[in-house]
Amino acid sequence: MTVYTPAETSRRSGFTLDTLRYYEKIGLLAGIDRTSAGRRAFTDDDLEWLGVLRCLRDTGMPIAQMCAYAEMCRAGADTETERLALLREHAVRVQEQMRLLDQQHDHLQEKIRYYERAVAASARREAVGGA
Amino acid sequence: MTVYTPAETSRRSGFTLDTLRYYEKIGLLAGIDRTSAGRRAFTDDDLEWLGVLRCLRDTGMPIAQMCAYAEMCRAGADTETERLALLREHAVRVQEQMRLLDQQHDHLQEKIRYYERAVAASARREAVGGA
DNA sequence: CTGCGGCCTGGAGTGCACTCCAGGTCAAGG
DNA sequence: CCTTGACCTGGAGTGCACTCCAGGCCGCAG
Repeated sequence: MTVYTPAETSRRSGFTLDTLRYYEKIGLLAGIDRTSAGRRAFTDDDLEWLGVLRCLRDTGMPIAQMCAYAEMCRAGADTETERLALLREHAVRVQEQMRLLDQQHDHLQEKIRYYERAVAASARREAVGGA
Repeated sequence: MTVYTPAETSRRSGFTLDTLRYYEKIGLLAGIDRTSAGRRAFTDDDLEWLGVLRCLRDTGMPIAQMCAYAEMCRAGADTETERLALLREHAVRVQEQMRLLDQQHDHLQEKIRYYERAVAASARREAVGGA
């Protein structure tokens, strides 16, 4: 039953405090407890959920879709099939993303090797012919 | 000396015509020829450069940095060392990006397996106990 | 000659995901 | 008692990368 301050939650989740507030406002983060002074008190469950949000966000899921997923989670166990479908579709997009990134990374490395050769060649010219 | 219409260039590069115009406006695309009627006439060299831009953009380089790179390319051969440095730094960021994506993709797959088990379990309950 | 489709320009508008701000509350330290 | 710092709220503002629009030009099919 540990609780975390907003600052600690920000540190642990990697979201800024402003982002946490924003996520709560749009319904990505529901039912966050308050202390008597009205401050947010995050639980381990909240932290875990933030981990899920981070995963989805880092893999490029749009906020609107994360909201849809969050709503399904709140709706109960009979949305599990739907949730599974959503995550599977997302996973496909992520794989496509990885493929593209890998491919373009190769292009980049090729370009880098080209410049390495070019720079080395001009250094040789400098050494032999003088500037 | 083949030339390409704007539409053909859009098709080949994967950038919309609007994006091509935008890139020219901000200096990412310089020295694009015009026909007598004032229309853009892209060359093979332009197409190749667009391939470079696509690589950089797909790997998440901000437009501002692409502009800096473009300017160096225009400035001549003595910026090659600088260009190499820029691309190397970018490649490091891309690798970090790939690592993170891979890791979060694993999390996602785990989540999917969790739901697969949950859905299968509830299907079994349905079959045995009735609805 | 007319209409149409593809293209032109400058500039305004859009969508996303935050990020910042003003004005205020509260608990603890000096 | 007073200040300080972390936090609160509602709402405005920001940055990025496009995307769209109005008004107009050109060359060709009908």
